[in-house]
Amino acid sequence: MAKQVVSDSARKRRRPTKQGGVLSEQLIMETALRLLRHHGSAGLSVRRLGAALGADPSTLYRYFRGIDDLTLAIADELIGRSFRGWEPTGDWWRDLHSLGIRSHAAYLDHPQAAVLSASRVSGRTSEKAAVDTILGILREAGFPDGAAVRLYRAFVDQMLAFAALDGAELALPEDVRESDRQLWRSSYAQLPAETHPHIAATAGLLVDLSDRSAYPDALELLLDGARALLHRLDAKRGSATS
Amino acid sequence: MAKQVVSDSARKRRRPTKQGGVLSEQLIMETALRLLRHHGSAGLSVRRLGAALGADPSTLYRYFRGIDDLTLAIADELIGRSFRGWEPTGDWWRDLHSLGIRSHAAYLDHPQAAVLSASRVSGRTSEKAAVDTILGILREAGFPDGAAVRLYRAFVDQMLAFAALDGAELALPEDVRESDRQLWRSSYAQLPAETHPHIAATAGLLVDLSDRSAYPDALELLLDGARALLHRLDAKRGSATS
DNA sequence: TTACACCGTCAACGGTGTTGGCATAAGCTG
DNA sequence: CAGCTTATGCCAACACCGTTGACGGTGTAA
Repeated sequence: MAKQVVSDSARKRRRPTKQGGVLSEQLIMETALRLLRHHGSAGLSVRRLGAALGADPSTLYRYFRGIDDLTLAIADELIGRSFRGWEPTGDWWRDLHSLGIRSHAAYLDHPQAAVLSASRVSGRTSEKAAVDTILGILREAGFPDGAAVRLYRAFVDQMLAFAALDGAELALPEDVRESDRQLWRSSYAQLPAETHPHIAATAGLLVDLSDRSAYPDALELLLDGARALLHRLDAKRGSATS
Repeated sequence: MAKQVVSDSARKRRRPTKQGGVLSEQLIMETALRLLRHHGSAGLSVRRLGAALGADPSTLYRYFRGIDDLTLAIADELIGRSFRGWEPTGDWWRDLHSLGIRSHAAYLDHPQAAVLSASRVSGRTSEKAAVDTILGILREAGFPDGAAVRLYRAFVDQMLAFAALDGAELALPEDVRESDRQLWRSSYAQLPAETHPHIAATAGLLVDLSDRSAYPDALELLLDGARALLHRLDAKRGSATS
């Protein structure tokens, strides 16, 4: 079997597959993303991936230590894509806001991949770069290191968490999503005011909101909370030095 | 096979299992929860659950339509537990904070169930009660209906999203979690300051934080952001009436 | 006591990730 | 161009997984 995984750059002898294709880390990942998009998150398996590549499933173990390793590679690829072409403005609130929206969107571009990989630490290059960028924005905004680190975690994990949540919903079969929506309408939009006064009072608003992701709202609230914290810290610092 | 699932109350003829036990919806769920907690992470499977009950795996299909149905039932139980014994204080910030922490903890008590059910709308009674309670807290705090509804969604989805994210991490096999932790230490704690200055400057803090969930921080930031919004609304209302 | 249908059991199907052994061709060496 | 090494693709197999269909014993009702 695959005694050890060889890094892609160190790979010299590229032997074509029985069906003629030549494998590479890149090709495998792209095929995996295609499979995820087309077949759903349950549709990615070593065997199916092998079939899509025209290669024996076990061959993939020459490139990835296991399916786990593959999902990490996918996650890193998604992180990299979300940072590609992004330019900082110098305004920490706006920069973090746009980064959050972009990353969330990049993950949701492949909802199933988001579900699989959101909770993993890849430790690969794109992830490291992203961590450093976000930490830098916070520290240069004036947050002390302790606060910056905790804010970084809250910011990133919130983005990942919403990506996984929204991704899971997007990944559901269309008929299930439709029936869920219908359930929401029938079950919540007509509750009597006696038992559920607040739902009854806001039923229309609730239904209007039920399609969109709550991430933009949650992101802005979190950043506003961070701004309030920054003001508190500034005030304390000001009174201490005066 | 199980042509149809019979509801537990309608079940009359209880036949003991080959090993002597008598099954019930309740017993199955409790055993499943025990499996999830004790044998821990990836330890819930139909076969293992059957073995733990001293029954043939296929027997479970007389009680649940599938493993999906079982986990949804577990999730419903969890929602109920998280609200049991909770008492409002009248302080909206503290009430939402404690509700968030409690719900998050209740979900994480059984990570796999959290992962599988967080993105689903159950539409059952305890869920409806929760929605009404939270909406009520926000409206009575002084948020106008439009803001209250959006805040409700941001609050609930944030809790669910983090429950799913943290649950996914907890549900990982122990060796994978350990290797992720090790990855943080080896890969992040010793990056050179030239390429990753901000990571290098905060390496110690980052490592310290890598175990804990970021949810408490994210929750407080979100609630602080909501408070800032409330102040803005109050100021506007004050200037309008004066 | 008889009849019925509930429900536990057995066996099997098709799927999954993963591994060890093997053969062959790619590319280095001369 | 010839020969050697070994990287790498392929095959077969293992141990799981969720799920289903057929069967038959047994508790309950009539």
